[in-house]
Formats: sequence, C-alpha cells, structure tokens
Amino acid sequence: MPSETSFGWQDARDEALRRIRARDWPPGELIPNEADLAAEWGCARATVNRALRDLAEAGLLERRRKGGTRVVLTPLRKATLEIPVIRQEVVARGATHGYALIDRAPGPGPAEVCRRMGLAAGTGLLRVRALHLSDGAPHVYEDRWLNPAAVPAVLDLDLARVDANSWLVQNVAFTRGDLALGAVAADAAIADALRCAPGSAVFAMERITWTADQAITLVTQHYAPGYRMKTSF
Amino acid sequence: MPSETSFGWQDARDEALRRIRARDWPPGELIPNEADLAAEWGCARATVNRALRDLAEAGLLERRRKGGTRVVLTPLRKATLEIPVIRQEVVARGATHGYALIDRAPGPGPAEVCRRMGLAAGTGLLRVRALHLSDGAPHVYEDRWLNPAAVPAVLDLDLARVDANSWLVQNVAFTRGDLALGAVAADAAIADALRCAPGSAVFAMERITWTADQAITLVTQHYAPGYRMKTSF
DNA sequence: CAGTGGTCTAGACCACGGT
DNA sequence: CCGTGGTCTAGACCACTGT
Repeated sequence: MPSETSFGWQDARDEALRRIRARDWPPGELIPNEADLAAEWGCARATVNRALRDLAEAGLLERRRKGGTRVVLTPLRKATLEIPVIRQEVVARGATHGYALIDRAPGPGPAEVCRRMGLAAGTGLLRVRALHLSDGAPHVYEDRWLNPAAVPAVLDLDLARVDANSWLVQNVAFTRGDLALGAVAADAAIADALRCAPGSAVFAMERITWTADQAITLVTQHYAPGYRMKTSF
Repeated sequence: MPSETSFGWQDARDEALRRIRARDWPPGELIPNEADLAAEWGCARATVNRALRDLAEAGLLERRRKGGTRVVLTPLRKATLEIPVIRQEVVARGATHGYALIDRAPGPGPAEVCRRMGLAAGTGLLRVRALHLSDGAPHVYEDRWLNPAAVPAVLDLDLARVDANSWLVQNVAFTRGDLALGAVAADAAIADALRCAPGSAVFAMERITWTADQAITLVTQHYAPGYRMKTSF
C-alpha cells in the first residue's frame, strides 16, 4: 500500500512548476485556489501556501487576495548577486590579499557626491582611495567617500593598515544600499593604480550604503581589466 | 488592557534584527532556540521559525539542526538583479523600443562557444546578431548563439521581425542560467552597431540558459556607453 | 543519544479587494 | 458581500548532527 512519505511543500512546488512549464497552467491564467490544490494533493493548505509563495517570490506566479493566483505572463528572471567583500573574495579563491592605501583626505564633498548621499552640499567627508591586490597583482581600485557624521570612528581609523571595506562590514550596521554596475574607461588615476593602459575598459561597481536615514559611504570599485562577475539564476 | 494584535512573524523578524544590530546578539554567537524565543515573545514556534528563516535567507543568520542559530560573522550582502528583457525594460522607461536584425548565420559553432554550451565541438548552431534601439538610439548590441537541437523552431523563426530575446522568454521553458557581467572595449562590430568610438568601454552581460540538460542559447549583450545597471539591497 | 531546526497538520481568524 | 490568500496556533513527527 502507499507507504509514501507525505507530500511536502517542495513536492508541491515541483508539481506546480511542472504544470507551469508544461503549459498545463498557461501564462496569464488563474490556477486553482489553495484549498482545492490541498485537496487534490492530499496535503494541508499551509503546505500549498508555502509552495506557491515560493514560486511567487521567484517571479513565476502573481498572487492577490481574492484575485487568486495566476501564472506570470513573462517570467522575469532574477539573479542574486553576492556583493563581495574584496578581501574575502580574494582569499576564497586561494589567492593572497594585499591592500595599499593610496590617499586619505578629509574635506568638503563635491556637490554631486553630497547630493547622491543625501547631504547638504559641502558637507565634510573623508575621501579614501586604496588598492586591493590579488597575489600581488592589482585587483580593485577603490574610491570611497565616508560620512563622519554617520561613523565618527572612521576619522581615527588607521586606514593604512585596515581596509575600510572590511572594517565597515564588521563594525557598522547598515540597513540598505543602492548599487550600480557599469563600464568606464580608465582615467589616469585608475590606469595608474591598476597598471593598465589609460582608456582601458574597466568594470565598475558603485555602492551607497545607508543606516536608517543617513548615508554611510559611497564607494566605487574599479576592477582590473578582464574581471567578470559571475552568478547563476 | 493589552488589546495588541498578535506578535506576527514580521514583528519577530524586526525584533531579531534589532538585537543583531544592537550587538545584543553579537556576531558569531548562538542565539536562543526557537522554543525559548516563542515563549519569550508569546507566539508559536512556527512564527519564530518563519522570522529566523527569513533572516537566514537574507544572509544574517546561520541555522543548523542541533547546532542552533548563530549570527553570521560578516553579513554577506546579496543584491537581486532583475535580468531585463530588453524590450520590456525600454518600454517600461516610457521609451519606444526598436529592433533590427544585423546578421543571421547557421553553421558550426566555434570550439569555445560549443565548450561553454556543453556541446561537441563543431555542433551546428545559429548565430544571430541584432541591435535594440531606445527612442531610435542604439541601446544594446546582442550577439547570440542558438542551439537548434534544443529549440528546433528557431530555424523557422523570422528573426527580422521578432527578437530572439522576447520570443525565447515566451516560448521556451528554461530551468536555469549562468550569468557573467563585465566590461569590454568595443571592437569594430560593437562600435559600428552602437555608433560609438572603437575601444569605448562597454558594459557586457553574458548569459547561458539551460533546460534540464541542454544549453538553449549563449548571448552576450553589449550596452551603449554610459549604461548603468541599478538595484538595491 | 539527545537537542535543534524543518516541516506538516487541522483549524481558525483576518485583511484585502473584486463583484 | 464574500472568496482568496496571509498568517497564527498548538501539537506532532522527523532529519540532521554535535557531543
């Protein structure tokens, strides 16, 4: 007789996925409600809920109270990018990580930087430029603006010995961030730091991190030519 | 008297988050088990479970059976990238989307392409190069390899009228993909298509999409200079 | 072995939002 | 109004794994 283990939420998710892919539940169409599926699959409604919620988070279903659940027309794919802490990323690859402070300069921030950070123009900031090395070779050139109003301790930090990236991650609790990825041509400073030709195509990642209301830092990290950021979806 | 509504899973998550940020639960330390927290917060264990599972998925907690739950040392931040369907992305910005087929050529795939797609060297593929326009201006130059063995219908597709991107999304059920982001210097073909200077720094996104076992397509999309891909975390 | 998280259940109440 | 998903509960069994 059926000594099957129970129909778990992953089974429910897989079966729903199968029906979506098989066009058994066509794009844009309503699917049966949770109670009916629970009855059909011989499990509790909570189990169906967990499964369908998972698919909804993955972007395959749209769920609305009273409106029911329907298959999304064009499944928008989402990929999860892990934002690397450079040092960890390098070490994880089995390479040795090096760090060199290039420049540290307190002073008023440029208007554009202050605006992006939600600060009054001319607010006093700390600019830090540094280079990360991987097995001795230039890996990432980092141009950072720090907001001392949000993190006073950075003014006393020995940035020649500790990289801001690692220190912030372990000592400042930020709540959210904005991220932008792009490509830029290496200017003199970048080319000099990364030891590449001026004008080289460089992958750049810009981040602004915030506490509840204050910007902590705006940083742009320029990766040595050829770098590729990889993930799956 | 306490007419408070019940202590829901989001309340539990917020309180746990507060304790983590306040170093009330220090990095690396074990936190109380679910049963204890449920008792303390006056809710069911399932509610605590939902809250802590959420924080674990966010990368703030590590949970192991019997091992308990501990605060992650260096909260690895994750950002979710939405992989754009170019046409939709353009239209969503309120711009008009244009599409032009540049080249369509069946033939054996280069060794490197076949290798990346997990195919035997020299497998017959279909190469399609196309340009997406935003309000008439070059936006994305797309260089694509399609595997007819996985999607025979592409051979009969009128790629001059339909862009492969949109068609695939709506007609092929893929299961997973690999993604790589980087910067490249525009070669002649790219510069010509995007109407930029050769050597310009161009943001490139490469994707390989798979069904259960077969590669469907390998595509590299080159964005016009200045493009930034944005998200939050 | 024993403690912890992972999951399922049956039932209940509620919030939202089409009709 | 009333159907649907969102969530909570109390209890139970199980899977994994540290000790």
